[in-house]
Amino acid sequence: MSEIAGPPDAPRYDWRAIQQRWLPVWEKLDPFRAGGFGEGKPKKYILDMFPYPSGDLHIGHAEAFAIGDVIARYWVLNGYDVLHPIGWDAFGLPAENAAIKRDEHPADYTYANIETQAESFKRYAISFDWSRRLNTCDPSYYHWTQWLFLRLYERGLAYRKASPVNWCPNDQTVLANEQVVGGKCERCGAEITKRNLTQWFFKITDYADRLLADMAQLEGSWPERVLLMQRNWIGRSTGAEVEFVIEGRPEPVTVFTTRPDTLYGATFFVVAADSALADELCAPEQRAEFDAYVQQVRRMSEIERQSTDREKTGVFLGRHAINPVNDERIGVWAADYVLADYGTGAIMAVPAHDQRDLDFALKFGLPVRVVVDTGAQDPAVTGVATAHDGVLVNSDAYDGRRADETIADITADLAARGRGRAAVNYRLRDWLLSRQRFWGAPIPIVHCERCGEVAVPDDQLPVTLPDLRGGDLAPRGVSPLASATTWVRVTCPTCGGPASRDTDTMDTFVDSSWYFLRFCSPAYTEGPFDPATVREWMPVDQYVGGVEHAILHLLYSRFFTKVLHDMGLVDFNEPFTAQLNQGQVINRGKAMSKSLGNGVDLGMELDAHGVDAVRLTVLFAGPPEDDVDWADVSLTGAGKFLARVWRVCDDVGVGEPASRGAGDLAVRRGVAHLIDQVSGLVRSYRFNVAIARLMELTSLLRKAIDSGPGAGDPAVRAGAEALTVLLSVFVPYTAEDCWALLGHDVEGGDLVARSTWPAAEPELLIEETVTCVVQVAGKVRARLEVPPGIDEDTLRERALADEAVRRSLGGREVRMVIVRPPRLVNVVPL
RNA sequence: GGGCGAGUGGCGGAAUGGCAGACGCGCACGGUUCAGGUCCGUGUGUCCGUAAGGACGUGGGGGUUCAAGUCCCCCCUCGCCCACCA
Repeated sequence: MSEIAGPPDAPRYDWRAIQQRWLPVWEKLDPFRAGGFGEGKPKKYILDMFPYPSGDLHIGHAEAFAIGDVIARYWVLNGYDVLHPIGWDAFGLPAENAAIKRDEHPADYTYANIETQAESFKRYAISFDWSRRLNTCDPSYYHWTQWLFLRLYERGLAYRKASPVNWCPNDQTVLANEQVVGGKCERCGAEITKRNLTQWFFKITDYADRLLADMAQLEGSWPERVLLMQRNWIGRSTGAEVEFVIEGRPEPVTVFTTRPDTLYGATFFVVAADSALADELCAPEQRAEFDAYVQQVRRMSEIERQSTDREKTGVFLGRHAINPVNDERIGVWAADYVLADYGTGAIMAVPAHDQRDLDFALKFGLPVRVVVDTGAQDPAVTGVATAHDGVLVNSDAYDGRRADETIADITADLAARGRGRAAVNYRLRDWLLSRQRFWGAPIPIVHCERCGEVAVPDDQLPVTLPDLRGGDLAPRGVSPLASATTWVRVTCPTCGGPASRDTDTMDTFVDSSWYFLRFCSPAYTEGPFDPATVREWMPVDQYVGGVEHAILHLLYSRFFTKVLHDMGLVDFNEPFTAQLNQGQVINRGKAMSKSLGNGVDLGMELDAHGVDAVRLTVLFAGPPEDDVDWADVSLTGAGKFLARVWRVCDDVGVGEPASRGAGDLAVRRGVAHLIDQVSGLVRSYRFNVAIARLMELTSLLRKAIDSGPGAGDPAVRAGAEALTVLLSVFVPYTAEDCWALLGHDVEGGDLVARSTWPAAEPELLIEETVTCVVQVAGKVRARLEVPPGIDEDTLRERALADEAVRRSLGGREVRMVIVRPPRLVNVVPL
């Protein structure tokens, strides 16, 4: 006890010195090479979503990569051959915008940031295999992005079509549906408008069913909400396609409906105002009104268009359709509440049973006919459409039947008459992948006057970017590549005649849809990846990243994987076996942002508190999925704990290697229990609780040293060794230094990072006695120390004999006794 | 408007239906120290009580159960996702 304060020159925990000491040693020993540490080990592929190189790492990276690092290090210590790679998602708009501003090449900005981030990752002690770095903007990478594009093109999965697309007037580019958030550009926040342009698409809709069905194998290992978001995004609905004859048009027009049972209630017909069909169907006398309406719709931004409480607008087209079930003539209207790119762009309107149709009918004085009697009041009067189950009325032969039970029969009747069929529709649209931007992979297609679209032959890949910089890249409505005239002009690979390159580049989500495969063999030159290494490592065992990619990136990667599967290039059909979404790091309840001025600088935190304190803080703050509020955490608290651990190891110091089965029994038992718990907690990613247990282990050892068997006890040494290894997954610097304090030759290669995860001695996990709680009427009134194997009758007797229990019963008769040996007895009085 | 999830001390958070609040932060007190910090120790849900002890307690209300933070129903609040998808 007298040594607690220690002499004034006692060694102190100095994280700065520790970081300086071990970082170079790790760099030299390069301890995380996948495949580099013995043959025949089982394999694990742990992948963090790769970063975008804008500036240095921020505090969000600190949390995400700390989580991935714990998992990777855990498997290394458990004898696995672990692939834990790092690369950069290096194409994209910010680099291009920076290049315009600074009058330089986007590559300058990009590669400088990549180096900065790489250095930060090293300082942050992430256990990457540094030999596998890749950047999606390297020609050696986008060579194969282009190659994959061509394979999709060959299979008819990449195609060009004119369509109304999302246009960002600020970035002067088109965007995928997925990049439009609330009617605004996901990147710059500008309001999106629609433009009719010829664009490249991937036919992801061909895979809608499989993308949906294969989620069954992800159940339980992907976050439920991510699966749900994907399901909703794919948006499968079942119903029927119904053909409506339009007077004066030879071909009927097909509509999709989920409610064929309400066909008798269709009182008008609506086509999307901005569709070619509307233009075609418009009668001459309505032309002027229609054109004015379309103009008005086109001018509207997505924001206005999507506002929910907007009044319905539309225009009568002067034509009529024939309802196939009752040959009724119904008016054909154009309206913007019908979407051109969902279903067939045309609907049958059943105002009595669809709120949108009812709003429209009431606005334009169109008839409302109830065909499902739900007992509710007339929708035409209440203004509330009834869509619930009920009995059909006004429906000829179907009258009196429950509506939902007639769906199949009505569909079958239509099919028998060649007027319809059962059908499935998806909310999912094809993936618009072309961008009118410079800093991306050029689309490897040549446009020839004679031959049309011609794929660039494989042996001419990669199609590298021309050397444009600064002002060359300023947005002007067409791709900057178009201004590189000598680059654009080529000879046609097929006929040798004059041709021009496609000047669009690919969405950066194309780059990131296959990078996890490239990591298996990043230097491979015969294809995008070496199939043999992919067989070894893929699929990814644990993917870690932000929930902001729950739809886009994950859906696209799943799609690419399925296409590659169909091409016979991979033998699995889901790329990520398990997925973990870390929470955000926020400050004072809000996401960090420049405008709020609540940003926290990671570099400054690392300088002030050290790498380990930051890592420990983000991991201890709560469950990995939860947000961490920087205002609620204590970096000094983390630092104090690390110093405490370090002093324990310093006190134990160098000594004989701990031998199993020696030393103080109580310490051995306590250590064994905590090893056992921490192992389970780390495996189930409950890092905050695991760290809490390690704090208990540290206190246990502190007490053992100060007032127990002392620092020299073999059980205390074994405990300190175990503590160090367990902690090393969370705080690698401190653990490495503790390992050295305990006498390991770290410089000589005996790294804690490559030691062995401790095992709890099973015999020590069996308790001598356990505490049994005795309740009277559900309230705890006594505790008994009992043998763990105590039988029910003995336990009941002992409980009923207990003085406190009898006092609490106060002479009342016992109605029943619930006995759950060895932990609980509940005595229930009358 | 639809869907999903969450509400536990002053705070972050623990708790296979079986001792609510582990662990930490903060705070208070004591020791160490010239002092501050560090470090060591003790205490810390609320209320009543000097104490022993007792009562209450996981957003609100009901239910199932010997036993509910945990399961079921209703309500309130907050968060996230989608949003005219026929």
